[in-house]
Amino acid sequence: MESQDLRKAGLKVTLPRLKVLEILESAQQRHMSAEDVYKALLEMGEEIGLATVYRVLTQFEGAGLVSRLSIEGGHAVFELEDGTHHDHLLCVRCNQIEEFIDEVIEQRQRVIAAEKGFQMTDHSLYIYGICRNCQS
Amino acid sequence: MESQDLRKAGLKVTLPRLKVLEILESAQQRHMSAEDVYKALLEMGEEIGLATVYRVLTQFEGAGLVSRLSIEGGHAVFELEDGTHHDHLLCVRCNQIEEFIDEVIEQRQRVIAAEKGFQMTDHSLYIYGICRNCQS
DNA sequence: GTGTAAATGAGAAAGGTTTTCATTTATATT
DNA sequence: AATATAAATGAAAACCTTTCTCATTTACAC
Ligand SMILES: [Mn+2]
Ligand SMILES: [Mn+2]
Ligand SMILES: [Zn+2]
Ligand SMILES: [Zn+2]
Repeated sequence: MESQDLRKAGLKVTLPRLKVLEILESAQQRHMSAEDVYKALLEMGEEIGLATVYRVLTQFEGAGLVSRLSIEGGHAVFELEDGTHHDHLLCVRCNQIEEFIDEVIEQRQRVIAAEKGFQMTDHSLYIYGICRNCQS
Repeated sequence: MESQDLRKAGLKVTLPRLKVLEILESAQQRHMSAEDVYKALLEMGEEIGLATVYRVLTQFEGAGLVSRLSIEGGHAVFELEDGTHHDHLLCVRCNQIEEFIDEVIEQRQRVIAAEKGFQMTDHSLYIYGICRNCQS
């Protein structure tokens, strides 16, 4: 029951919030922009404002329900938070996104932050390239 | 002689271009936004349009004279290109930027891209944190 | 010096995201 | 079940960084 997820996050259970959650859970693509979510809802026949989609996604991010990717140049992309940190590979041709986890890199980042006297709060790593499909 | 740098890059030697180069070379902060450069020029008494600053920085990037950082949420930041690739640590309190090079991370990225069948074109890595000065 | 293509500045436009504000809705209280 | 109230919503305007347009100026080859 998704309503519980919302209540647990301290958010009122409203139709727009349930619908956005539903889209994120059922969409074929795991990584979606606000516009993607908005269009998916319209196609579903839902009446919702784009501003509400942005608001809800931002609230979900604050509540730890989704995480936001800040991709170079483009718009933000959101994905359901699954508790496991991972980084991303992005195809510059077809915009497909793949995920990866690399403990060696994670560890090196901690070491570097420590060496520089930084208390690390976050990091972002994107590898850009041409995916297998898009290589001529 | 900076004029040579411009000619070598196939760019006409114009006053705005020389001035932007001058700012980048003499500024106390190595990493500057277009707005930073623009304000520095105004304070210097130079007449220049913000659009020109953006244009010139983008041309410099194309010519390999500067590189552009795409920082989360904010504006782009530029720095003089020195030929050596490096990544960045950013203080979320004072916005100070530090640089680092880590061959282990570079190598792991290549391996990951290869494993996923990606022909890597670029990557961006930012470590966010609180710098030594900003830790209470 | 002249001619010509390129560069510039001002302001408009773009594009993604946030804000405003009047209206609607969820939830706690009768 | 009806009511009260604070929160959420939608539409449109505003925002903010960056790019574009176009008339004017400039650099550079001749
Ligand atoms: Mn992901
Ligand atoms: Mn740097
Ligand atoms: Zn692709
Ligand atoms: Zn700091």
